[in-house]
Amino acid sequence: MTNVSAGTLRRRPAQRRSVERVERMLDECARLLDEVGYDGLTTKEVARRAAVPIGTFYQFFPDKQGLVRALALRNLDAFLDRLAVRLGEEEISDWTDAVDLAVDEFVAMKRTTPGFAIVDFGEIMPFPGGPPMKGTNRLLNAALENNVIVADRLRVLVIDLLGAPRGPGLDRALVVAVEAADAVIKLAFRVHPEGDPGLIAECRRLIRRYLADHIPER
Amino acid sequence: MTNVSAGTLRRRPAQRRSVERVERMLDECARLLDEVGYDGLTTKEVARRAAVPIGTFYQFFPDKQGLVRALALRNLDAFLDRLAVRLGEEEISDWTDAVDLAVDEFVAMKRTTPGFAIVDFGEIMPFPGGPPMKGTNRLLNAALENNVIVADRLRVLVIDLLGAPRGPGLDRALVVAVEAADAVIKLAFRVHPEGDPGLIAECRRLIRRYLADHIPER
DNA sequence: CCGGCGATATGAGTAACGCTCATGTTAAGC
DNA sequence: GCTTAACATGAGCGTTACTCATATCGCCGG
Repeated sequence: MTNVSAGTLRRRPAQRRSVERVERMLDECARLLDEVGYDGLTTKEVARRAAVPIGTFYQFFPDKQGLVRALALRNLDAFLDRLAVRLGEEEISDWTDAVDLAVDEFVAMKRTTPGFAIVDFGEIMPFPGGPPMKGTNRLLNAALENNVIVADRLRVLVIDLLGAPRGPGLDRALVVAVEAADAVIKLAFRVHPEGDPGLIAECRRLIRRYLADHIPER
Repeated sequence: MTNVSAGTLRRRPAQRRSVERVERMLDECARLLDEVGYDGLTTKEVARRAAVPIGTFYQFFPDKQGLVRALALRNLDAFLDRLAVRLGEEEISDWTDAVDLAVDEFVAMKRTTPGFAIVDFGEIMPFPGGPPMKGTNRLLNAALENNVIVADRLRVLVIDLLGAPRGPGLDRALVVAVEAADAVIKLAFRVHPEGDPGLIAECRRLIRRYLADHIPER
């Protein structure tokens, strides 16, 4: 699907060794993020842990932001893939079940996937060619594109699956819901290392109440 | 009220000139943030624009994060003060009016106050002595403390004012509401430089629907 | 098997950053 | 006027993100 190299890599690795190296660098980036955070992460240390010279690092990644952005994209793909699988597996009788499932999977990945707690889609970085950012912080400019992608695929996965009526109103509502849910889950993980259960429950309620206006009863 | 120097300054300026200098540095920090964002901001440039030698900068601010944190605190105080004034001035018949007023004032400050679009309370920085941050990004650790402060004062300003029943459930709901509203308003400003009106309206609805569960009808 | 060309490899080097520190100057209290 | 603490200053240090000149590798047509 959406590949890591979609706009985030300087050069797409073609040969076998370089593909493995790029993958290793992303893995080490994720682990290092969990240890030291974004500010503490250095490209040199990522390269060192991945056993790749710094020059090679910059052959493929444009800069430090690009590295983290690529990781965020990989995490996004992983989340959506796993969500699609679970939506297919489990019995979904109502759209509220789908909301709960999405929140649950998101929380599960925050707990288990390295780096996901730091760079879920896309707290951290903007995509190149994004909206004009005259006078805005690059750090804050990220979530839009990623969350639109999430909302878009969520619409396909959840709403279309359940036969809800579409329309621009619903599209916008989904973007808002993703944005708000993302923020509250982040809060839950700041309060408690495993995610405060009360806040996670509150997140589900927030989203259900809000979306109830946009999705008719069945 | 809560002063800028509450934990963010290395030394509180006592004499007149140093007080002015600290204020000037915060002003220039805000303007520079609007121009180049957090990553692009350098302590040297802030000092240069404020006509303060770099050594003096570090007499008062512990580091770059501390500078931005101090600005965020100043912005927080400004917001709450202005909100308190408006709550006293205008006719409030319902708690939903208070929610609308808070959102409106927040948006207004994002439009007019330098730096507020970048560091409203407290997207950017954690406070010292915050929660343990083993393995979490410092950049993401911020909102908690600030939003708790906001929720706390909002409770005093809005809820107590209207005689709503208190309790831990309501307290938590307010924190969640502030967190979610913050995220959606940020989204509105990423989409549109003046804040997308549709998304701002959607933010009001999100908060009202959610809080309706926690605040009884009158 | 070879010749050649693009893809990949490499790490010393550069500019710029955050921040310190030793030393000098000013204001306040007695 | 003396003492003490607050304030002022900018050269310099360690570290970072990132570049670039040069060397090597892998692949494919002939």
